[in-house]
Amino acid sequence: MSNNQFKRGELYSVVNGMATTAVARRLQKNFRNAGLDITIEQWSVLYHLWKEDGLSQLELGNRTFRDKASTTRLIDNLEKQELVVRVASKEDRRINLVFLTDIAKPLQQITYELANQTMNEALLDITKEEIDIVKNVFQRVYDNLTNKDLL
Amino acid sequence: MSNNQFKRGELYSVVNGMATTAVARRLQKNFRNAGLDITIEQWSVLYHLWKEDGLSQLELGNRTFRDKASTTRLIDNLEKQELVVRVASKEDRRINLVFLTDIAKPLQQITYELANQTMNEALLDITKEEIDIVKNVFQRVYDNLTNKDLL
DNA sequence: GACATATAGTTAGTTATGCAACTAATATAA
DNA sequence: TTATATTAGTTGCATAACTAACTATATGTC
Repeated sequence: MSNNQFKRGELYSVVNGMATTAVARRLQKNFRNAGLDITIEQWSVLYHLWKEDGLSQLELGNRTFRDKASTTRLIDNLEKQELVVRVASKEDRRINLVFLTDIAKPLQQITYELANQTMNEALLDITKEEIDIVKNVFQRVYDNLTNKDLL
Repeated sequence: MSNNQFKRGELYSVVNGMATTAVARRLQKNFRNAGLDITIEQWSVLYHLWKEDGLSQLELGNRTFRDKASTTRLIDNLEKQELVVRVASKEDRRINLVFLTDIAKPLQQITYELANQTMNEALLDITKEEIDIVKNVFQRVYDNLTNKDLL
């Protein structure tokens, strides 16, 4: 019985991640209130394209922690809303490169503001040190669970 | 610009909650590998019933951070698998009380073990102090976002 | 007692998730 | 160079999420 174990009664609150769920829900609500008709999942894809346009679907899936099937569907929906377009790569025709449209580009500014505002609400009384610890723990937990798959 | 703000480039990793997602996925995988045919969402409901059997759907929704529609469907599926039964309350016939069946009861032991094992994998190198901080931050973030709705 | 309001739960509609099986294109190996 | 394996993406299937509109029961007020 290692000393870094949760008491049973606390297991679920960790697995569920109620805090991150609450943040996501609040951000979604703030998008809606601002008249933005995109889901936070769609936003998570746009977010990475704003940083680097023209990523492949697979790369987008890696960066947003999704499998390729989920990524396909998400991009289907983004394409339906004309926020992105798929362009087959010239070098490797198996690969779809995903590009932002002119409709998507102006959304960056507004959504960043809403995201920052949401984070400020969420992190109202949380210190910089606490945030650093949480981020660090998240990363290590993620590594603990994903590196093992390579062994 | 408050000092407890994430840099833009880090926003998404927080909203996404990649660590908690990874834990959930690993736990789901461990259930499957053990031949258990339940989802972690279903388990989250069973988890609360094992602690206190015969809760109403609404109460189960509160404890698992779900709205009532999601709770309805989840219990539909649990009932389909004969893991729970709905019993109308005698005092108030609007209320469905949810009870574990004899099929669900023996699952408690196995799933708790798998959950503990999963948490041990996830928290391998995380100290008790770090865990306490994360839990505390989660709770405060949750409070920050939900208390406001009451104002 | 009758009418309005609140509450618990269900249903319809849309989006998203994951797994497994599939297609098409590319890379490797005999 | 042909056969085999790998890779990127899609599709089918099942579960789950949220919102909004709905039903049925209970409560509160006049």
